[in-house]
Amino acid sequence: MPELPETETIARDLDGRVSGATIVDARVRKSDVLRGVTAAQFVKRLRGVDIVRSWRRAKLIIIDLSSNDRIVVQPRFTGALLIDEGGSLAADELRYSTLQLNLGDGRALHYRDIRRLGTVALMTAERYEAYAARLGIEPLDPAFSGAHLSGLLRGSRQAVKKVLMDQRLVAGIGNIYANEALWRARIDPSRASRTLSLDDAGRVRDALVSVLRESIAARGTSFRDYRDASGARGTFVESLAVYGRAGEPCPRCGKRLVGTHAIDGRMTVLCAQCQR
DNA sequence: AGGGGAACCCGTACGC
DNA sequence: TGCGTACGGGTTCCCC
Repeated sequence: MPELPETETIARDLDGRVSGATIVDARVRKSDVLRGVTAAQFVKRLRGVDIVRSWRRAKLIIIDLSSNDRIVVQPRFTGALLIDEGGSLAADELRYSTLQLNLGDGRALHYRDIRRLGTVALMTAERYEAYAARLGIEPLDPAFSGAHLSGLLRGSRQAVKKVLMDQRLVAGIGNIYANEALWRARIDPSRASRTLSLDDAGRVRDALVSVLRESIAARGTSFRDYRDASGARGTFVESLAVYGRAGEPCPRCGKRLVGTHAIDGRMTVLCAQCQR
């Protein structure tokens, strides 16, 4: 479940390891992950093109190419970008490879996706800009202040957790970090967004920024299938306070954490005693 | 318009 | 043990 910290980790890894490499050939094994291009077009537009840089926006990994195209990867649940240095990856990591880019130096970049709900699009720079214009503010942008978040929250009657996960408003927050940040900020996830005070919004903003930064430092949360570009796990799962811990004691007050699907159909975990 | 629900996909968990 | 089925999960699209 790559959210912001996990996609940031993948993008940084790729940027350090494949920038400057040439794609000599591409192979499509499962074309249903592709968006906006056919398998034949994908191969044709990538062959002979250089990788310029890799970076993150929202939960997307963007690979800039010398051709003015961008590969836009949305890993969803089980997607991963893996670099194979020629036998450096275990066979079961490559078992679910859907796309393979062969690089001029003999390495290969794979898009692995077990359940194939993730997507890979090939967009011109112009089409990417139009797509990205619909995404909300980056939570690690200096402009994402408590006052800014407060303005966003005041515009909705929905549960605050749902608003935090709305990619049109704030980009990159998914179920794990929404749960964690609201616990840190002591806010009940079911509270109507517009009822949060400026002080509440400031605490949520600070909690989001701190939990995202800490998770990036730990190379993300590997709850089930997330892997970095080398096939390794992130370690932030050990630092999660509430996600995946329903029934365990609240790390702050000791009361049993509650798990519910009532808010947005997603698993929400909270402490009913210290989140209000 | 904004919100609700289905579709996408398949490994895993669970029931018989 | 083996088979069948329900489930999950972010985003997009359709419909009301």
